Amino acid sequence: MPPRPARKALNTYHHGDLRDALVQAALGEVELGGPEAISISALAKRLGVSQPAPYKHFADRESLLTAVTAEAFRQFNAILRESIGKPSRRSKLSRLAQATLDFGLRRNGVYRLMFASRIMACAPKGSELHVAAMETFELLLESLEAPAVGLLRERSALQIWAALHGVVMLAEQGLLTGQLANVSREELVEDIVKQTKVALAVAVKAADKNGR
Amino acid sequence: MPPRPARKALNTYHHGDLRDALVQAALGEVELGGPEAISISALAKRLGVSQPAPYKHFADRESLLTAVTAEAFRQFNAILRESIGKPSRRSKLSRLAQATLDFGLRRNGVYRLMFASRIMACAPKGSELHVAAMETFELLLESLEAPAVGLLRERSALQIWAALHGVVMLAEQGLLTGQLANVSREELVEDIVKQTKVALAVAVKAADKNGR
DNA sequence: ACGATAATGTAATACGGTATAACTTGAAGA
DNA sequence: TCTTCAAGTTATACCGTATTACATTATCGT
Repeated sequence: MPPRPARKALNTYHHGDLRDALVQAALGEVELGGPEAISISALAKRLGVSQPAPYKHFADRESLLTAVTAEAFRQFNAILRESIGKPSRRSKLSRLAQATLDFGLRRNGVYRLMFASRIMACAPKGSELHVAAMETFELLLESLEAPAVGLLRERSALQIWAALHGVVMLAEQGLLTGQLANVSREELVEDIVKQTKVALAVAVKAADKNGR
Repeated sequence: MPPRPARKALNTYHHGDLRDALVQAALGEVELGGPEAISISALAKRLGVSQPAPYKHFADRESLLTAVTAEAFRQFNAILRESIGKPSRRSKLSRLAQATLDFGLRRNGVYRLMFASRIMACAPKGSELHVAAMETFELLLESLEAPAVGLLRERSALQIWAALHGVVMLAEQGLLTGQLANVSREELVEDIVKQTKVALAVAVKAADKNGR
């Protein structure tokens, strides 16, 4: 295999850019089988390198998963940014919520890696991963076109965020049964959005009154 | 081949009751290290049996995890039942919500097994596991001391349920930063409960008007 | 009571994935 | 050029899963 042109950037020797190729390939695996599906040796075989080669770029499996998760967050952020960017008759918040639901169900393996594995819990505060995750929250705040500021705004964001995750998880696990099975997930999410907006408006009004 | 139905008397063969002992020991492991921490061979060693012994009771690791998850749901249900049973000045819903938060943070490994692994997604509808999980939802419905019935009731339950899960996940993953870090989790959960109650009351009123 | 039988456990082993050590290759710079 | 070091290779140790074949003991039919 002829060595590709070396880039000024790091890590472009024999394979070309094994590090990045590993992350991308791993994302593909996770998409299908969830976080457990990532296997160093399987990835190495798939990329045509020897089994220990990946260890030149990642200390261990955990380390690879962390990088993959960070990349997943960046992709997710791009999707969210686009969803709240394009003009629509719906509110930014509603679009972001629907995009999250869509991502959570369609790319559920990746979603689980991001929000339901212990990877995140281990990420130190300034890390690549933590930064990417915080940016997601920033996007949510941005989409909350509400008069509220500061803590009130953050609390509202948290609530809608939490509720969204919950719907994705419950839907994926088949716990939407009974009469709920007949309601579309989009509708459920729209409920959540509406409820959050109403509650926020009420809270803002109350805060205003108290404020003066 | 199929997991033996319980005998009349206590199972006291060679080990005593290896099947149950495995489930209990596994729960302990999960509590510390999450679902990934379960290792058949480690459990066997810990219980003083040979490594392949567990395979007499569970076809594979997956099968053990499923049984452990079901047991976790039963324990969780018992906790919830107690929390909404005991008299208190707080509402049943509020108590159930706080109990859920407490469980989710204190026994986070078990919590992740129950709500964030792919185990649940694989559980067929009539299975031991699915039944136990549905019972959890029933308890939630019961705690929703609201006038609503049918779909409206279920939708409200879903929303508070989802929001609760979300708070647990976000808290565990260190995403409660900024000003939110200064708000107690109990307070955040109380917000959610309040918001749900208000929204439900509004919806019921609207439904009543439309109904007549 | 007793022997058949199935449930339960053990020993031996194959297999696959993680990780490390020691060696090879080739690009870059003194 | 030749030294160096990042990146990749082969070989190997180790651990966990799972299966097969064999041993043991409780339970049940007669």
